[in-house]
Amino acid sequence: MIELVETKAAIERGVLAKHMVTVVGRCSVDYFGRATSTLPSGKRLVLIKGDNSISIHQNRLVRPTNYIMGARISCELGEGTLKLKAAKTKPAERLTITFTGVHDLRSYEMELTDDLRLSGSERDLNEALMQDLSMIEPGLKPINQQQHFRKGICDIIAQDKDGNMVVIELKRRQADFDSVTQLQRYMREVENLKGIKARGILLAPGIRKNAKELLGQLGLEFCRLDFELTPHGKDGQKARIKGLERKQQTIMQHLKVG
Amino acid sequence: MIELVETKAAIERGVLAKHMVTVVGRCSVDYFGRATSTLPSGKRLVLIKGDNSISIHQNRLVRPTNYIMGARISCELGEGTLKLKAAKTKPAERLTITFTGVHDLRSYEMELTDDLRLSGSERDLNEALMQDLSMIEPGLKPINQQQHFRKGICDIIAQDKDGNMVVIELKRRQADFDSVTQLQRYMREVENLKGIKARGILLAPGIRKNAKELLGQLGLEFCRLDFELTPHGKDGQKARIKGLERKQQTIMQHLKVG
DNA sequence: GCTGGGAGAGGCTTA
DNA sequence: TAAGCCTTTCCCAGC
Repeated sequence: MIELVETKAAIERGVLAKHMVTVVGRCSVDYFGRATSTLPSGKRLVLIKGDNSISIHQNRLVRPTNYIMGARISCELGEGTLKLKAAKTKPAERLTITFTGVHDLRSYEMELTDDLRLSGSERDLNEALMQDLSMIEPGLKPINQQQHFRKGICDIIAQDKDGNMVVIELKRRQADFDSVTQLQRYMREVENLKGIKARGILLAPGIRKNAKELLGQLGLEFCRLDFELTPHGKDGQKARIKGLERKQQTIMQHLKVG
Repeated sequence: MIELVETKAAIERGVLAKHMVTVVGRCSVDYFGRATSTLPSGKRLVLIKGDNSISIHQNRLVRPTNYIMGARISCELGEGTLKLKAAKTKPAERLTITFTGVHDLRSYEMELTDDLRLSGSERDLNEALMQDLSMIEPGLKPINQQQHFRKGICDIIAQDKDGNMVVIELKRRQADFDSVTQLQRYMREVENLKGIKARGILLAPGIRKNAKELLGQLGLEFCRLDFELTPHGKDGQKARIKGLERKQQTIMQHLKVG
């Protein structure tokens, strides 16, 4: 057990130095802002970061039970309690953590830099696909990528061998209702813009049954994208398509990051 | 600095006991699963929880840079390194944290209970609304809520004073494209099911410009919802509707297309 | 620098 | 188990 007075001083020092501070103790939590929540007394880990973000973790799940960002942090001693307060405006938010006992407190000096994450995301897949759209369908030629429309951002626009406009929506995960309606929105935009009919292809590793039904009703097409993620390699290339079969629709994606 | 051998033992003990374990040290991270990502060496906090979830935190932002859930955890000593591995299937995911130095390690006994009380959720709003639908419009009577359709779950179905079916989609935050298309899907379901025309109302604190445009094109209505989040304990009520304002009174009955 | 728009992913709930 | 959907987000582009 650590004295609350001492805890207060340590938190203040840590916050000032932009350290990462961990406090483990018995506390209750009140949050008011975009939602309202009350957390009864319990033992939890409070994580204070160098950018003044605070998160309260219980002993399960990845996401914190409560959190706040970009707030002004202050400490306040009461009758056998220590209140850790964070408040911000726009939008107005208030987080109050009331400690009745602190089991442990640690302060770690740590860089504030944003960790560089080298990842294979939808963007990489998108780029890899743009290298050779003919893998989706022979004769398919790219026209534009990530074109901004008023009703969303379209992944890929292409033209098929017969000169038809083709709108392609790419999903890394199983496609759902939202994916289908997104594609439909882009299609409408393209059709209205150009005054012509367009084809729409949803490209994803899978699609939910009911979503597929909706897709069919809307006259859109689905193309299964069976890709494989591989560990990073060493040449400067980010993503490379190894192959795709129209029947089995298999794309092997190799991610290589320098 | 803590010896890696000692770290390994402590992590294994902590995981077994379902403690919350924190490890602060220099590490690199490789993740393979929903995406593929590599995090270069850096000082970070690794949080291991009693449900076997692992998250890696940098000194900024609430969200962890990497995480995994429901995985099998193991430790492995190498040449001057300690590898903390987590792997799971369905879907296949692998997370490997390679420590080259450990500054601190803590293990805290902590309950696994989940005790957050959140109020002001959409569910609360829904309940508050169902108490008196006439707030939306005089003479509106509830028929059903959370009705399951083939293409989604409809928040509220009601009947207006003229006997028209009214489909209501409720959002606790600014409505967007998805909100509009959701409402549209439910409308179609209702209309196909009953073979009649229905009205559709989107109920939200606000609506995005483009989403509103789409709403208008589809002949749907928007109703601004002004609500207040109430603190806990007050007669069990979690949300209170302050007011409802019809932005545009659009009666679409005469727009029926045969 | 702030703000609005859009897409994303964890986690809950019900069938 | 799967499907549907909600959310205290986060990024990015435009002002």
